[in-house]
Amino acid sequence: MARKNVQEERKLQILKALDACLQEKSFEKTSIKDIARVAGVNHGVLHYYFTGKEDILLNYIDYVIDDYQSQAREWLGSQDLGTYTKSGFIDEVFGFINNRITLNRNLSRIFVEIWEIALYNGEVRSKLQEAYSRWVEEMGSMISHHIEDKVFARNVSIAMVAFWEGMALFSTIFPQGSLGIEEVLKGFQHRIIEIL
Amino acid sequence: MARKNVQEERKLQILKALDACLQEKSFEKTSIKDIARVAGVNHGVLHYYFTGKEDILLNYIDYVIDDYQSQAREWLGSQDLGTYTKSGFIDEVFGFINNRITLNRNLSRIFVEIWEIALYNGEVRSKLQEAYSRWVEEMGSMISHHIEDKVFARNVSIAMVAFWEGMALFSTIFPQGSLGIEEVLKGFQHRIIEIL
Amino acid sequence: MARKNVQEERKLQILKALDACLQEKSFEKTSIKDIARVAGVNHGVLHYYFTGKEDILLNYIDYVIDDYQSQAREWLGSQDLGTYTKSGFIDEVFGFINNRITLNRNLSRIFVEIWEIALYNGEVRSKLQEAYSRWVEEMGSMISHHIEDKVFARNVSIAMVAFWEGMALFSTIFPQGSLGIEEVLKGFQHRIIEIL
Amino acid sequence: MARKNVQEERKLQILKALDACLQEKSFEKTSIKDIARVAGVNHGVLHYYFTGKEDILLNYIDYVIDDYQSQAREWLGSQDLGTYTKSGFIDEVFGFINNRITLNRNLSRIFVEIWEIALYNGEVRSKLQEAYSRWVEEMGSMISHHIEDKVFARNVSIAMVAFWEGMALFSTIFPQGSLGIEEVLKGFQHRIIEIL
DNA sequence: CATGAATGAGTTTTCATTCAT
DNA sequence: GATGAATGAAAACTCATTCAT
Repeated sequence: MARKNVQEERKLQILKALDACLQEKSFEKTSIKDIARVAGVNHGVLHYYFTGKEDILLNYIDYVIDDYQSQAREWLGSQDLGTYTKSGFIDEVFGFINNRITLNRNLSRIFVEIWEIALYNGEVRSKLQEAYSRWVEEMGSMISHHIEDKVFARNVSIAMVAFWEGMALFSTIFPQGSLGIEEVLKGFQHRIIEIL
Repeated sequence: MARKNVQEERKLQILKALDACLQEKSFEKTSIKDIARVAGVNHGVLHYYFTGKEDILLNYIDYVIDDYQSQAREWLGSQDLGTYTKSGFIDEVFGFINNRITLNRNLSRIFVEIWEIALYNGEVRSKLQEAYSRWVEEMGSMISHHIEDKVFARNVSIAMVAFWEGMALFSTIFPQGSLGIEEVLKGFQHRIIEIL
Repeated sequence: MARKNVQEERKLQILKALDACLQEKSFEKTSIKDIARVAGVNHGVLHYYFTGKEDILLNYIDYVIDDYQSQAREWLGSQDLGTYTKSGFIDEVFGFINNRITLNRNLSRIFVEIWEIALYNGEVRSKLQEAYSRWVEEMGSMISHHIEDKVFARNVSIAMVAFWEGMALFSTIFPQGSLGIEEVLKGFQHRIIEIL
Repeated sequence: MARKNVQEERKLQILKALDACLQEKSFEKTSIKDIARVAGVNHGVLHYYFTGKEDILLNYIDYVIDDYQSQAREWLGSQDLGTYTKSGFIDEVFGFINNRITLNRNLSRIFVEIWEIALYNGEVRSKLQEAYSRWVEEMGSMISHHIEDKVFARNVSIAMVAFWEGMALFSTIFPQGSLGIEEVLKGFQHRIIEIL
C-alpha cells in the first residue's frame, strides 16, 4: 500500500513536471531530461515509472482530461441545484465553462498542444474523441430541456463546444484583453437562453 | 527580374514541399532532407534560399495565409454581387467558408499545426493575430448591415470565427462523417440569417 | 550447513536461469533483471550472491563444464565395461559423445557463446583450455590402446575433439537435418575403428 | 564515378576499422564511436554511410567472407595446375587452407565472433550457411576424384571443414604452440591422401 | 549555384550497480 | 536477507548546419 502510494506519487510528480514544461516548450522539444529536471528527479526514474516518452504523454493526457472533468463534477456537486431555475442553471454552467475552462489560458495552451499531437497520433486522437463526445453529450442533455428537436439539440451542443474551443484557441493567440474574448463569452452566456 | 522569378519559383517549390510533408509529419519531425526530397532538390539549396529551418517555416506560414486569403478574394471577385440580396450574399459567403475553409481537412490540419507552433513562437503568433483580426473585421463589416450595435456586430463576428475554427479542429479529430460536422455547418449557415 | 545449502541452492537457481536466458539472447544482451525474472527472484539478490554480472558468468561456465563432465562420468559409471570389446567400447563412447554432446543443440549454442566470450576474457579462456585439455587427454588415453605412437594418439585425439566441436558449431548454424550432420557423425562413429 | 569511389573507399575504411576493433572487443562492446575513432572519422559519418550498427556488421561479414574467398581464388589462380599430380594438388590445397585460413589467428577470432552473432541473427546465419555450403561443395568436388561414393565424398568434405573450424577455434583458445595445432594440421595434411 | 560529405550537439533509452528501508 | 527505488554512465541514432569542390 505504501509502495503503491510512492509509485503513484512519483508518477504524478512527473506528470506535473511535464505540465509545467509544456508552458515553456512543445512536447516534442521537451526532453526527458527537461521533465526530470523540473520534477527534481534523475532522468532514469522516468524510464523506471514509464515505458518511454510516449507513455508519459499518454498518461499525462489522461491526467489532464480526468483533472478537468473531475473539476467539472466537483463544481456540479458543490451547486445547490434546487435554487436554480432551469435557465438560471444553464447560465451558471456556462459561466463555469467560460471562466474555468475556456478562459483558463494555461489549460488552453495544453489543449492546443494536444490537438497538434492528435494530428499524428491515433491514440491521442481517440482520447480527444472520447472527451469531446462526452462533453457534447452532456451539454446536449442539458439543453434538451429547452429544445424539442433532439437532433437539433445535439447540433447546437456541438456548435457550442466548437465555439468554446475556438475561443480557447484565441485566448492562446491573442494577448489577454486584446481581442475582447471575455466580453464575447459573457455576452454569449447571457444571450444563449434567449437564443434557445 | 528573370533571376528573381527563378528564385521565387524555387522558394515556392520548397514551401509546397513542406506543405505536402505536413500532411504526414509535424513540422518538428519533418527534416530539412524530407522537404528537399519531396521538393526534388538537394538539401543544401534549402540553406541557400532560406537562412534555416525556422525561416522556411515563417515563409511557409505567410504562404499559407496569403494563399487562402487570395482564394477568398478570388472567389469574391468571381461572384456577381448584383444578383444577391444582402441575406443571400451572406448565405453564399458562409457556404464558401464552410466548404472551402472549415471543411478543408488538409487546410485545417495545417492550421492546427500552426496554432501549436504559435504557442511557443511569437513571430508565428503575430502572423495569426493579424490573419484572424482581418478575418474578424471583414466578417464584422459584412454583418454590420444587419446589426446596428457595432460592438455587438464585432462580438458576433468573433464568435463566428471561433465557431468555424472549433469546427475545423473537430474535423481533424473526428473521422469524416462521424460527428456530423457538415450538418451542423449547413444548419448554421441557413439559420444565421434568422438569428441575426 | 543448512545455510550453506540454501545459498548454494539459490546460486544454482540463478545459474540455471542464465542457462535458460542464453537460449534466447547473448550474455551481453541478457540483463541482470532478465536473469532475475527467469529465476523468480528480485534482481537485488543477484548482487548479493555474486559480485557482479561477470561473476555470474564465471560461475555459470564452471557449472556448465562441471555439468557435462559429470554427465559423462555418470554415463561411464552406468556402463558395464565387461560386456564390451575394446573396439565396441570406443564405438559406445563415440555414440555417447555424438548424441549427448555434439548433437545437443542447446549445449552447442551455449558453447559457441562461451567461445566468443573467451576471445576477450582470459579467465574464461583458461577454463576452456582446461576443459578441452582434459577431454583431449581422456580421449587420448582411450585410443592409446589402438595406437602405439603416443604422440600420434594425442594428435588424433585433438583432431577428433576439433571435429566434434566443428560439427557442434555446424549444428547451430544449419537447420536441423539440412546438412546431414547426423549421418556424418554416425559414419564417423562406425569407421573410426577401421581408420585407427 | 569519383563520387562512387569516395563512397566505397570510406565504407571500406570503416569496415577495416571494425576489423581492427574486433581484435580488441566483441562487436557488441564495440561502439560506433570506437569504430569511428579507429577509422579516424566522425561518428556521424558511420550513420551517413550505413543505416545503423547492424548494417555495418552485415557489410563487414560480406567483406570478410568475400575477402577470404577471393584470397583462395587468387591463390588458386597463381598455381600452375599442370605441375601437380592429383594427390600433390590436394596436398597443396590443404597446405594453403591450414596456413592461410585455419592458422590465421586473427581471421579465426573474427569467425568465432561471427559464429556467436549468428546464434541470434538469422541474416548472419544465412551468410554462414552459404559460405560453409560453398566450401563443403568445393572440397567435395576436389576429393571426388579419389572417392567414388559421392555421398561419402560429401560427408568426408563436411567432416574436413568441421575439423578445420574446430582447429581454428582451438587456435583462439590455446596460446600459440601450446596445443600443437600446427603439428596436428601438418600430420593431417600429409596423411589425408592415404586415408582417402 | 549545386552537391553531398562531414560535423557535433542533442535525444531517447538501457542497465549494472548501489543503497535505504 | 529481501526489496525496489534511484543513479549515472554510456549506447545508438538524428539532424540542422557548414563547407570544400
